[in-house]
Amino acid sequence: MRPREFDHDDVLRIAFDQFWRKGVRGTSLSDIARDAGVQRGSLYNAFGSKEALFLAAYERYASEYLGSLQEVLGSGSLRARLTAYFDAAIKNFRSGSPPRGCPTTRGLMELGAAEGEGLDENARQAFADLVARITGLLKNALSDGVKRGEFSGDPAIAALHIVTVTRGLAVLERAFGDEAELRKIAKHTVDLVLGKGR
Amino acid sequence: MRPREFDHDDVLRIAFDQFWRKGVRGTSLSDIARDAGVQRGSLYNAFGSKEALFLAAYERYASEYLGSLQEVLGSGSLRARLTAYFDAAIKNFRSGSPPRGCPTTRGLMELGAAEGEGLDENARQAFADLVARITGLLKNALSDGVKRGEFSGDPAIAALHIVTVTRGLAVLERAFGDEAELRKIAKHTVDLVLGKGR
DNA sequence: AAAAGTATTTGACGCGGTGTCAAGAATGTG
DNA sequence: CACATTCTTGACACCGCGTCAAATACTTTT
Repeated sequence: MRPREFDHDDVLRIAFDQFWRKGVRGTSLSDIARDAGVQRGSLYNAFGSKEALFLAAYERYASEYLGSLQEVLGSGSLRARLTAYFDAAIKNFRSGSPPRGCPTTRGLMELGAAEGEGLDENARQAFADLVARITGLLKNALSDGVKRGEFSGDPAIAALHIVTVTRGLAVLERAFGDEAELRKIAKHTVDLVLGKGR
Repeated sequence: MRPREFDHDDVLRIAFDQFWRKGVRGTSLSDIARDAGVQRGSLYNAFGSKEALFLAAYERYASEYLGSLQEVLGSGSLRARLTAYFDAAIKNFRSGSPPRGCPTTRGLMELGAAEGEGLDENARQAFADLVARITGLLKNALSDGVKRGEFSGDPAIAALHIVTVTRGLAVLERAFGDEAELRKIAKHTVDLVLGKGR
């Protein structure tokens, strides 16, 4: 059989960068094809559809991002872990120029915009899955904190609260683009969760 | 001059409903024209562009929504106000069937997807403006709370925190669609802000 | 080594969405 | 009654998505 003339992973990286910068709907396969030096039809042949290509590219990103969060949430005092977590998240939102925002949050809010297929549902699950995994990591860190006496409270609801604030930060980033304010809110949240002043 | 054959406000309402349900990009002017019993060209004549139509429709929604929040945040104990605020927000996200999510949050995350014009910037400002006004209402309520001894802390940062959580709830709504969980997070946030347990 | 088989590439097509334009239609005004 | 003004209507160019058949390049079989 005829060999492929492009690298599968290169295309995924290039595609995700475009999706990240311009949104899924805002990115055309022509854009990706041009950037990757590939014919548009070849992308359909290799991936099947725009959504399938996005999903493959997103999975790549998700596992990488989750890995980096796992690292920062895995060692140090609870306060240090949570601070590093928010730092990593904000850094992620503010990466690129102009900043690209949070791919997961942006993807989630783009759902239901596509009315046709059930592909939407696959994407929703992929996004929800990453959010759930991040919540799990936070819960683990908080549970460790309970054991060490750094935190008293329900790790499950606290993790949910933190992940909610994180999504909110991703939204505020789009609205105001003020990184200092994002950090202020993040610090306040850590203080609140850890019970500063008690 | 020839009189217009449709009602300006009717079209705005119909258009916003579509934008809300399917997103700005996911809604075509043909859809709106069909629904409103108007020719597509007439919409361009009356509003100029899809973005301008959206902005006009959004302003309508924004002032209405802001008014309802102003009401619930204006009377009662601080706890009652914040609880009612979250109730109103969640009810808003979950309105329609299927639920349509938060228009502001969805709109914000759709930005930058349109790469062409500076219209994006107008929309961003409209969204950011509503978020800022809501933050102002929250700050007022919290300041009242300080006066009455119901709250001790910085109203500004607390308001920012609450508005961030609210945006986060809008995102989680898309991810999980679990209203009970949203309410749980909202209640936890109120408890945290008001210093339950202290 | 030649032929058959297989997967990829390429270019053309249909469909639908955006935005523009000129021509037609309906009113107010002199 | 004619005129100007505004709205409406339908046609057009352009672009994005997804599909298809034909051409191409490599592997396997004989």
